[in-house]
Amino acid sequence: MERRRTAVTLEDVARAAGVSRATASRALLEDGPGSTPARARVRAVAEGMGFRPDPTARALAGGAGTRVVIAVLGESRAAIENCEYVGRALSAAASAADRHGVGVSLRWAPVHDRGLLPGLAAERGVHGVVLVNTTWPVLESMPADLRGRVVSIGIGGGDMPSVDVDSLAGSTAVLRHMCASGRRRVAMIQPPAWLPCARRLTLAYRHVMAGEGRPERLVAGGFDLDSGRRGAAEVMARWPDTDAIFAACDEVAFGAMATLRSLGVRVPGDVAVAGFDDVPAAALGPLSLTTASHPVERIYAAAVEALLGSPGAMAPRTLLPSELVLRESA
Amino acid sequence: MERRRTAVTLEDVARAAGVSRATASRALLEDGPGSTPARARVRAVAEGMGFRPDPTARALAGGAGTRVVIAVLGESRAAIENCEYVGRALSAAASAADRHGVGVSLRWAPVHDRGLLPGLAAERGVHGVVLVNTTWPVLESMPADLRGRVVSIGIGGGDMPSVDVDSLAGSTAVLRHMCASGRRRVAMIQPPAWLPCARRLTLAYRHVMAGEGRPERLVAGGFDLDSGRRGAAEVMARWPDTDAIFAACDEVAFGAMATLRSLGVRVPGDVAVAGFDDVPAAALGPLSLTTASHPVERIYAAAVEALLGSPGAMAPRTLLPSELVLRESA
DNA sequence: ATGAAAGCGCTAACAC
DNA sequence: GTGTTAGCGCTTTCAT
Repeated sequence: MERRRTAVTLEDVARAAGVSRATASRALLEDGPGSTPARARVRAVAEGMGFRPDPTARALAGGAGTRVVIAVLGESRAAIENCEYVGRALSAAASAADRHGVGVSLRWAPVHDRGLLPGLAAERGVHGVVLVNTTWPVLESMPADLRGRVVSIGIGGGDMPSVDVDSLAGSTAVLRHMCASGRRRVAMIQPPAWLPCARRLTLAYRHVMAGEGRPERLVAGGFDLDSGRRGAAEVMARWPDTDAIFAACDEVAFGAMATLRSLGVRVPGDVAVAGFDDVPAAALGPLSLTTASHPVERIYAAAVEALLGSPGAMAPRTLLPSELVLRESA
Repeated sequence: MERRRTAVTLEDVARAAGVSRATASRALLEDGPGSTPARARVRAVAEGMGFRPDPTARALAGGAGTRVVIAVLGESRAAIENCEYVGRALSAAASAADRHGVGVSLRWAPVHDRGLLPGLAAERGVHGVVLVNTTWPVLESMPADLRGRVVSIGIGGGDMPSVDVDSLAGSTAVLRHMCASGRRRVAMIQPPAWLPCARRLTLAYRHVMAGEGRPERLVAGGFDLDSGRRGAAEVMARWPDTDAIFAACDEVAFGAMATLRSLGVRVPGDVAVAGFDDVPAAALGPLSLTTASHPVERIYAAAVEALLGSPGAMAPRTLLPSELVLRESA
């Protein structure tokens, strides 16, 4: 392996500032109490020389690894393959990580896999982990030596920082819009039952329906096209006069629309359909999808920042907006 | 920073095999000539103990960094934001990299940016780079110390390994299908002119049209929705009797369909539309898109493997299939 | 072909 | 608070 072009090293900075490497290191890490003249000098010199700490060396010395793994829980590997949401999330995370000179890797884990976090903790090279679709059993299995190096997207709790969207508000807005536009018999294809942070969608549905004095029309679902197809079929079989369907994610909404079309039901004429997440495809097709939009870029940038940013800057919980996007389908 | 749970180290393997660390290292790297009994023993022991070399340490010692950066050339940052293709590519790369204990990061660079590769070479922590949408000027600016650590998706050449899809065959298949199904006045919205590997699509178009004895109807385009919208508008304005449009990528096809619809033109009744790439959305919407499908997962797995796999295993060029997928739009 | 030893660039005990 | 001294786990000269 060839030697690389040499860049500015901590040694250089230390020498130029007239201090030892250790002092320079501490100055840059903002370790210990206040700043002495020496530390200020170090920081100035580092800035001036364009010093960029080597993440590799830092990781080796610190024993914490360089990469951030995005661990997605799901019922099968399909959770990370061909999934639009994951693609967006990963692009955002990989962009944010690049600014820190760090890479991300992607891994699927079975729902409730209690071995996930302990395994990741034992793995060398892992700096931190972003947990997607977190469940309580997984959260509870967190080993002590991973503390402070995990952020959860969705539920959080204890000392586990989390970032999530205000899905209660988002789904409420979608449902209220449907009711406001004259829909009276609204059904919902629910998110997978194992996903705790998604339960808020069902809560929103129940709340809005109760407020309108309407009965509940709930069917089970997952996160894939097929549960949308089956869900819509079940809805129309059980309640043929349904005039709106709220799907817990866009992909499910697409599946539902496919079934409706094959049933000869017009969207949005006969039945309005809305999704949740606002994946790129929602805006694209010949019949664009009404949905709730989420700042996926901000979510994952925040998660990565929490892991890689200055230590201690990790907010316990970040809540981002979930906003209604009106398009053609509802 | 807390010390991590200790895993099997090279030291352990060496001791167990009764050799020095240096010998163990060489055995595992398949360094030097043939295998001696000692080396075979080392490999067996390593296997048995479940030894996984620490990428961080390896990188520090080798001076080559741990992460793989996926550099996407484009006219603006939009090239990596909200782009379905990039999302898929990144998921695939990040999955493949995870198997090597390595992370990937994502970066946009301006088209033809001659500073990209030299900059990446100087950056510590960069193990290798996957170049997406490569152009000749960028390829030519490759610094010597990056040799063997870059793989290009699309064009390659010289000693730069590349992986690409047989886009000539794929686009030819799409066009032949249109002709075979009775379309006679086929127009094409071209890929961006700056992207060399995409020129094959126009070549295919010219070739097929010439074979059919049909005139060319070419308009310029990019990779976004809007060039699809404008492209279709231009096509219908210049040649109102057009009965098919081939778009150089799915997103452009969606844009084209939007325009056609607003013009009161039926798809596929009046005008057939086909795309290229087969992004998730192509299968999703209420009017699914005929397109050419590409094994994005295999492409990026191959690229990452070329960078991270055993050295010397880097094939000069890997060509993967581009296959017609018949759906509703054409 | 093998072992001893010297780093890679940084952080973290430990004295001062 | 600062410098000194050890490493982190591996690769790589350099002798042998």
